[in-house]
Amino acid sequence: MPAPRDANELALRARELVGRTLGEIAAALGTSLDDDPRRTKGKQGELLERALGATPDDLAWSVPGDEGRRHDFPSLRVELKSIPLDARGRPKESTYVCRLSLRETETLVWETSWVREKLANVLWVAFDATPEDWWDRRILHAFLWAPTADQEATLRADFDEVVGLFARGRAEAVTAHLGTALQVRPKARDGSVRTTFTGPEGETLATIPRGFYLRPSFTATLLPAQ
Amino acid sequence: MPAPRDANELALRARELVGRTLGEIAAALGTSLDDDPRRTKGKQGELLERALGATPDDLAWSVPGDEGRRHDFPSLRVELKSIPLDARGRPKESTYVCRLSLRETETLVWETSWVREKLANVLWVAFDATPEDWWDRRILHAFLWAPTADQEATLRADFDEVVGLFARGRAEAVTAHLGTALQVRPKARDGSVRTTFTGPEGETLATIPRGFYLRPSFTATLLPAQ
DNA sequence: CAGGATCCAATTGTGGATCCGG
DNA sequence: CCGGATCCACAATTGGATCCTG
Repeated sequence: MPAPRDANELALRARELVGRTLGEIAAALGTSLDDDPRRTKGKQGELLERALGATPDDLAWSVPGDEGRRHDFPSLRVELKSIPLDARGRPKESTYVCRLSLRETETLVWETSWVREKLANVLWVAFDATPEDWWDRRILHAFLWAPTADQEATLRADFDEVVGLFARGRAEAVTAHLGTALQVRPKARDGSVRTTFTGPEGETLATIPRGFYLRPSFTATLLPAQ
Repeated sequence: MPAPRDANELALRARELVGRTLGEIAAALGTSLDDDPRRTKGKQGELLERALGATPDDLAWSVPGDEGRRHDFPSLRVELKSIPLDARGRPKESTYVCRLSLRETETLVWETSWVREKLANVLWVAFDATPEDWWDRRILHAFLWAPTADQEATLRADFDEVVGLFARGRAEAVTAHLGTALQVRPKARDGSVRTTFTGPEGETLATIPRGFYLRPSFTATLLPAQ
């Protein structure tokens, strides 16, 4: 599947997936996924990326020096996010945005942050996660989104609170309790991994790797009513 | 303790309780309560009624024909409600308002309903319910409240939804799930008690006795910020 | 490791049941 | 029974842990 040429073509292509199951979409691509739910974390999102012609991960992170900072649709600066819905049509899970990097100063300022850039234009593809088997899960919504002024103000306030704590060396005070829309959670294979960063006094500090996530209560407000 | 002469005197007297424990207030009245929390349901509220000179229940319900419809402070048309707060200062429990009577038509219309009259003027007395022992619980807030236009519109919408279901004979559809601020819950010693009322076709129907309650999320918005 | 996310034990919320005294 | 409410088992939420691939 070639990359879409513009946002209109992308949105059109995404809307064609609405009503289809992940099984049908996989079959059309001549592929499949593992049957065990615990072994398919992230696979459903990757399947949708392929179905829409997004840039594969391996191209992204193999470029040295940019920390893999690339959109799913680089020329459109659009990010693709899949979102599982429960029986009431509400998000079941938080949505991963990106890693919280503590090494580069520019990423700690909202205007130049990677999280702001990632959320500036998002193609949301929401599916019914009620069926146990991944191949029976059906796409319910697909739409482009850019934050309203109010939404961006909320995201920024959450971002600033977290970054402010790190800047003051209070990494241990940053928990997933913070943030009304955007929160920070651990992001690593297990709880023992550590990354280092430079503290306010120039000292080297270690903390567990973390990522930014959108709360389900926030993404719920983005979906079409009912 | 004589009844207060006007709302100012009542509010003044209530504010004097702020900072005192229920034990201190009981001692000043020369009384006490049982030590077992399960045997003091409602007793803390009754203690505050006595401390503020409210009309005792027994005067209220012994008057025939009015179903005990009387305020705690009849001449002021003010209701006293005590409200237990958790460690974060938020209400731990819903607040009982009054019984849902299905026998008299005028009580099924918001304007003439007893629930509206009860909530028209409320003296809220909030206490810290963190201590296990009732005598260590301290009064944190005491203030008079009348619903704003917005608040009354919300209460009325919740009321109308419930009453509408009863009017259409759908008593079984009325559960505590309904209502954003005002909800209906069972109100009887046990689940086997039944009351009767006349259905839309003139037939006699039986249902369990119920009462109106305010959700904690609503009463939380009435408290002083933080 | 970074990016695609979901899993799940523990906490929080709450709907229905219950307690006391007069 | 009624008005004063709280109890508590179970449902819903969620913060931290974890899974897979290149």
